[in-house]
Amino acid sequence: MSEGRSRAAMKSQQLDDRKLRILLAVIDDYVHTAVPVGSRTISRKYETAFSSATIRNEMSDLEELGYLEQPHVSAGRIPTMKAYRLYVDTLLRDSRHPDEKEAQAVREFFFSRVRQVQDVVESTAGVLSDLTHYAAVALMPRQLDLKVISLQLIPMGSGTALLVIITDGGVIRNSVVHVSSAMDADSLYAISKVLTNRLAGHTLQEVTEMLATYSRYSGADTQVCMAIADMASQMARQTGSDTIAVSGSHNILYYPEYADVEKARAFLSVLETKERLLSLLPVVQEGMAVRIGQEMGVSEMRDCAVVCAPYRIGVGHYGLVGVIGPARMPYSRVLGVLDTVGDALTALMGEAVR
Amino acid sequence: MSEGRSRAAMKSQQLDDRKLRILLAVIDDYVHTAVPVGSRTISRKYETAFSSATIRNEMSDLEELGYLEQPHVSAGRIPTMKAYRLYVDTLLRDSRHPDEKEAQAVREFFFSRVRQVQDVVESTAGVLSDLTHYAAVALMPRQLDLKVISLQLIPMGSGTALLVIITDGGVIRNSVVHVSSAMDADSLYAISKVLTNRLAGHTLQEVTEMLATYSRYSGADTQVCMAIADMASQMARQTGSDTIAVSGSHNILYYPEYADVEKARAFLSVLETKERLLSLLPVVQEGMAVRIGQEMGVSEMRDCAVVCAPYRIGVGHYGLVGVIGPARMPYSRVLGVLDTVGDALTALMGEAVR
DNA sequence: TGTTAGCACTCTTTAGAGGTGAGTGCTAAC
DNA sequence: GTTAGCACTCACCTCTAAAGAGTGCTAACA
Repeated sequence: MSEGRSRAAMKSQQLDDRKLRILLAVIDDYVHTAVPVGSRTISRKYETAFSSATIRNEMSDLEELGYLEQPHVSAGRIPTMKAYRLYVDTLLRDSRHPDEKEAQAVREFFFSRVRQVQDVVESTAGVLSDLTHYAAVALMPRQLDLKVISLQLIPMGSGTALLVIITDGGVIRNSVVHVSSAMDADSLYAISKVLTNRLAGHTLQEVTEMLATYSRYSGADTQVCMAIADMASQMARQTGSDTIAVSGSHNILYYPEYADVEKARAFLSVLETKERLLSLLPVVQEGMAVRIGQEMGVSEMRDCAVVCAPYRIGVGHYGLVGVIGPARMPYSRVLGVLDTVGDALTALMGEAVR
Repeated sequence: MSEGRSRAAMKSQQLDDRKLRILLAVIDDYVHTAVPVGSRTISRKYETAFSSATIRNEMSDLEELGYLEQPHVSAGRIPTMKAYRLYVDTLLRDSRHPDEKEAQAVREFFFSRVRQVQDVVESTAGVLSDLTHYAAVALMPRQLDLKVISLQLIPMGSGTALLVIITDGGVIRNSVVHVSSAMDADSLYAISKVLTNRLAGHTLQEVTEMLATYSRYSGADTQVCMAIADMASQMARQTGSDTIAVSGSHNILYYPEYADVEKARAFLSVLETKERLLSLLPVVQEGMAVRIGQEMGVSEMRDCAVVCAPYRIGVGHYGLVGVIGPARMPYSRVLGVLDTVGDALTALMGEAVR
């Protein structure tokens, strides 16, 4: 032990090449097996040049340096959060190499599923969880000052029309409203035109207020105005809070660290509560972000990690997609997938908005 | 034992009043506790008039009649699927009594969440799982011959427009299309009008074909026509398969019968696969339907039950909402909730469609 | 004839007691 | 600096024993 300590002290804090290789081997093995890795395994499977005893010494040093830990005295070692952090940091420093073949697959998978402007967020989460086999989240952040671009009433049948409100930032909503049955398509269009002229460029909040004050509006009856005001305020409320979609959260049950139902439940309950889920996600506008273990600040997520990539919605608006799973995660692959999906989303949203 | 058998034979197959009361007590207790019910429990908590020994005799008879079973010789009894079936059948025979106060709460909860025409199905599933704490499904069945009611292009910005297609049956979709940047709102409306006139009343399938043949259409450029054809065919494909939403599937983890991760996973994997999930659901157009255990014909669901209520979409179209959980389920409450939600949905869809 | 008290019996559940094996730390030799 | 060898630790498995819940059966009672 005293030898180990002196060696560690002597050998400096940053790892020499062999230590690093061994550490990476331990991480790699543990990521695949979820079983504490013994010195013999490393010497056999990875670092054939040295005996298990040598590896043992190195692993002992790595433990002292805080990169490995033992569940109990006579078990193999498992990587600490610090080790994952080191690993991820090297990955992040390298330029992305999303394995073009896989990236292509991602894009195909992605575009085959994400079609409706409406539910991009949900589809994306679905795609991501399918691809990674982890829980996936997609976040469309709060957009406070959405401006109305256009507003349209489309006849649906006797006395009803579909109201469509289009805003910048790609947010579109529709809702059924009752109108006087005398209205035909042309008069609805005329009203839509007047309304659009009058309301375009104003925020949803303003629209709500404007319609509430003018009870009657150049030909449109009060009922319609009220319905529109109602919908605008509802949209303002909805877009005023973050839209977040989670998918594949029960993938967690496939990982041995969650063989305990109690743990799985704790994990899932965090994902279920919007506020707690949001608190896990970092803010990113460029590159990728990874939060590991305690970095998330939620005790239930102590041994989890979240990997996130941003996507751009409008000019200054950024959304976020992410994957949540056990800290033992094939980061390289996950980072690649997220990078590709983020890019694809930016492209898609740019097209929808611009 | 010979005594029990002779008594059972003598006392006829249908249960006398006391047997029934005891059986219901066992079901009630088991539904709440998930622990095999002993004779003593019944005599203490429910049927104070008789001693445990008497109850024991009756329970022995009930076992012989197939309504109760013992996990092992010296355990209490648990209800069989036959018992649940009996219980549910009596409930179904009674006129619904959805406890007006709770029904009111359901309606409020329901209408506060279900707003968008688009995602009724998903919202409903969400509401249901929140209310019942079981997994919930909402099904919008395949609608083969959806006819286009209206079709509208709404300007969004330079070179893009939002295409909205409205069909009967309440199905509405929108999608962003590229248009010549020369088009202003009026010309888009003109095109929309021509297209609507020409296409309204035709099925999505027909629309796809029509647009594919006419490469050019009274002023609308080919690009737009192609985009519309593409979207129509996509809608036809989408509505041609059942839309199904699942929510709250991991509620299952809260029930002790799924303390085993393996079982929970099997359950969840059934809900994940659309085909297997659909196979669980009965066809109902009136009243309510309950499938218990083997009745579902899926081995993983051996000890589950599904409770379903229909809702009416259009003239002859029916959707379905349901709750899936362990066979040990407070059927009375669940039936009440589903009944209310089904009615609310019928009302909502009726409004959207008509 | 139905009901009840009593008792032997069964079977699960829990805790504890070896035994096994994987993996370590340390020492001494190379 | 590296390696072989060895004692040691501790999770995990299996086996056993004891406890406890609940039954079936018998015999007595109303």
